[in-house]
Amino acid sequence: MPFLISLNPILITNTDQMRYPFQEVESKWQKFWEEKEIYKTDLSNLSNKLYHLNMFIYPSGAKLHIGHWYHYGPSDTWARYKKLQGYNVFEPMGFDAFGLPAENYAIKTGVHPQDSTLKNISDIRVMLKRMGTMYDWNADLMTCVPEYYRWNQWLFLQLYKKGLAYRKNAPVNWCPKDQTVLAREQVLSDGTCERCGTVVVQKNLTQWFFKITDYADELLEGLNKIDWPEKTKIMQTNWIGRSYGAEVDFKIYGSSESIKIFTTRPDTLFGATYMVLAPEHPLVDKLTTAEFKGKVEAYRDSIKSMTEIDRTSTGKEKTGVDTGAFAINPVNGKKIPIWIADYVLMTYGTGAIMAVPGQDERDWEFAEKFGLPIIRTVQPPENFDGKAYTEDGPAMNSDFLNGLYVDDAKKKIINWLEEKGIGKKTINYRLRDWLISRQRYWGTPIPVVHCDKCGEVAVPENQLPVVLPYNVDFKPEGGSPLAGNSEFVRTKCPQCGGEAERDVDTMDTFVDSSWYYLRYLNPRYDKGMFDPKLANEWTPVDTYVGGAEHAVMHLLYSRFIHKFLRDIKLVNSDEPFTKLIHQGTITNQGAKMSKSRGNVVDPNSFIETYGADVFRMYLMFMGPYELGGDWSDKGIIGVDRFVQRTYSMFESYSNVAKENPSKEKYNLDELNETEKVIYRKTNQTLEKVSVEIDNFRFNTAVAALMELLNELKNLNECRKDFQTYSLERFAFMLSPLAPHLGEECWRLIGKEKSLFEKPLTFGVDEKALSVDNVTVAVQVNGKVRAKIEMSVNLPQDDAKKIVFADERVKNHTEGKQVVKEIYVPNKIYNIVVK
RNA sequence: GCCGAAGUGGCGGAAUUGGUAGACGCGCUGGACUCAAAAUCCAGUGGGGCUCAAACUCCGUGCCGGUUCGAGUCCGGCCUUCGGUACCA
Repeated sequence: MPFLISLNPILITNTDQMRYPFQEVESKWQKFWEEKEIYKTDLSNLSNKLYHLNMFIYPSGAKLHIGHWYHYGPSDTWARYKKLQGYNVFEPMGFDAFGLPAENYAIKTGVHPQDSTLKNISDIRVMLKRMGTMYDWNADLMTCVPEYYRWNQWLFLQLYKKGLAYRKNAPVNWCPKDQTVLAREQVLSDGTCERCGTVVVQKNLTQWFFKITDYADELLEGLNKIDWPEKTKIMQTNWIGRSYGAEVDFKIYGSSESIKIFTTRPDTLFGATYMVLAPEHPLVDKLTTAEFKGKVEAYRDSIKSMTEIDRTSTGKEKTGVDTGAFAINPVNGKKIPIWIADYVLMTYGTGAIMAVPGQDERDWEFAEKFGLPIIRTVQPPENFDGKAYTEDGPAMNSDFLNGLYVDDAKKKIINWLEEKGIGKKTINYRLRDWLISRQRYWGTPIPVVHCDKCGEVAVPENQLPVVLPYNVDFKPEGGSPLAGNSEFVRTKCPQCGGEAERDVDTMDTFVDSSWYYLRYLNPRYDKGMFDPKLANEWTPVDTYVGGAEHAVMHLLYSRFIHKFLRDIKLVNSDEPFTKLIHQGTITNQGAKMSKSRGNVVDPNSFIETYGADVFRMYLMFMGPYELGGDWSDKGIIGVDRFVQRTYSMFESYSNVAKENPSKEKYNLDELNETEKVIYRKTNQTLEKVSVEIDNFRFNTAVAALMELLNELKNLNECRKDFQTYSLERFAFMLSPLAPHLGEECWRLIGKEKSLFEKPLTFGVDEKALSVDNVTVAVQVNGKVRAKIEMSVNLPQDDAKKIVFADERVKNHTEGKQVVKEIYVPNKIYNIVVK
């Protein structure tokens, strides 16, 4: 007796109205798939291999939310579809288990991050299975165990050896009360700490960096070789921000010091009427004159709590102060004042600029406000009425550059600078080195020891892992929790054996996620980071699915690490992810779902009411996968109806396939009218569904199946073996979208083997796609005036006769002069009249 | 602010390359079934004009302008919303 959701006893007597018993069916097939191990990928079989990867889960809560379902459900549909097509699909799943939220949770509740994380992971694993995904759980991994993170440490050491891991000062958001570093999201919009309300300031700390800038050029050029969304490549290009220009030294008046600046417009050097240093620039203290010291200090104080975004906002009024010092413009020997201003950042270029108000909007605004001189050095066009002129034009007021256009002027001045030894051509990047230190507990300890005698000493490889201790205090204030664990901190120097202290910083979790796709291939491999043989065979990843919010950081870091691993001969490819797909974001009432907003929608109520297949298919049906959208359950009933109708249709044809095997193909001539229509529609749908799923357009794939179902209501007018033909194809197309239901329908018509146990694919009968007649739209002056049925590929002469014989066309053309006729066969016939 | 997207009926959306705007679904309206309701099934459904109805016709893809025989699609300028902005992941 099938399970019934409704408790209404009337339904039991009315078997025709039996609802699809999803709970029974779903658990049945999940059990079946697991027992038969149909998801286990044989990694030794390389023919038709396909590595399909999803960005792994961040287990911040014990539940899957709608966003997870939206990401993983459709992506799994794609993988299942590929499996049916005969690919040997590897689709793993794991847990990005380190990170800040678990630590915040510990501060709030006292639950240790390890305990809450492991609990969340085991809950999530169960729910991922209930979703009907085909992950290979043999490849399951989590980043918070020594077995995984020791290889982060090993990676760190390799980078360190090559000089690509180093320490320097960098500004961070600092809460003076909590004595701790804050993420940008922990700083409220008014610039205060989310925990204690204190105004957050910028503070310099010594931090570990990975030298990603060494790979900047290759990271740019590699973008041409990968099949990624254009917008993502553009964002990475802009993020790296390569610009060509020059470095120029400006002598400081009355001093032996000089200021090095970077400019992309060396051609405008004659228009440099003042200089600006970043307020943090080391020279500021040296060159500020006594009478300006007070103002400079006050200014530095006033911008202490400003973020880079605030500082560089062109919408904000410019601020700055004079240092009282002067520099010498090297091209004309003029004395120009040196200012400091927040719109110049220490982290970009050299932290100093020459200001050319004539050709730069920010400089113009600044000069205007503070009464600094403005000299145009590029001739604006006659009708130009703006302020700074930033476009191309002939140089003016520029001595030996006069008359030259920007490109030529740049070349000439760079030669001049290089000859005189006061400047040179340079390439500058917006990209900064990757700051990997975190003053946090829940992450990978940095494998470095600080020794009074030997200084900074890397932990030898054979002493890895440096295990993250369990016992620490989670106080909201007081810096890194690891610093409070003396057992951890106190150690011996690996070099001299003397007393030493461990580095108490942990690594950015983006380190974990920059190579996990390699570890999946054998998560328990203990001879290295990952099995290099499998890595060479199975990577790059064929398709990678994840949110666009990772467009620059994660996706740039993993490209960098992959290239580094190639350089130390561990992988043989240049790029980690060949094809990239972004699923959209599901919002609720216009906002990202989050606990703090209280707008999280729990998928479980829908799973309980409609089942996993309906929910998953509804998410696909909602709209384009890459777009996401605002959550609404309004249409889910439509998908549920589709599922109910599908199920009852298959029920009413039970065992039809067993008793009446179908033919491979049918000849259109031997079919009756209904069969002909259904045959065409079935094959059109096969074609459509295949193209749509292939391109991650699940919404239109579901719609196509709905259309086919509508057509199949006349299936009873068809002969039995033809019914089999249509139904087995229907179940086949359904099964990647609604895997449990697909399998069940397949079984209902009497198929012995499970679809996913023994994958098979149905090809399209191309002959069924051809049509005899098409509707051609007839336009007069671009407006549709008639729609006429014509035979396919009709020559223009014949089409013309039909078109001009039409009453409606006559009405709009008679008495007028036909100027032009445009005929696009099978589509449109446009007549232009005067 | 900067970088990157998106905006189409009452609603989610479709229109693969510049060629019939609104597929599919929700909702709504009417009908069938029912004592009644729910469920299900059938039909209609962008807005306006004219009309018993049909036919016909005008307007319509965020706003303004442009290119083209033809623009949801291409170009320029805005508006709104979303993602990222380097310690959330």
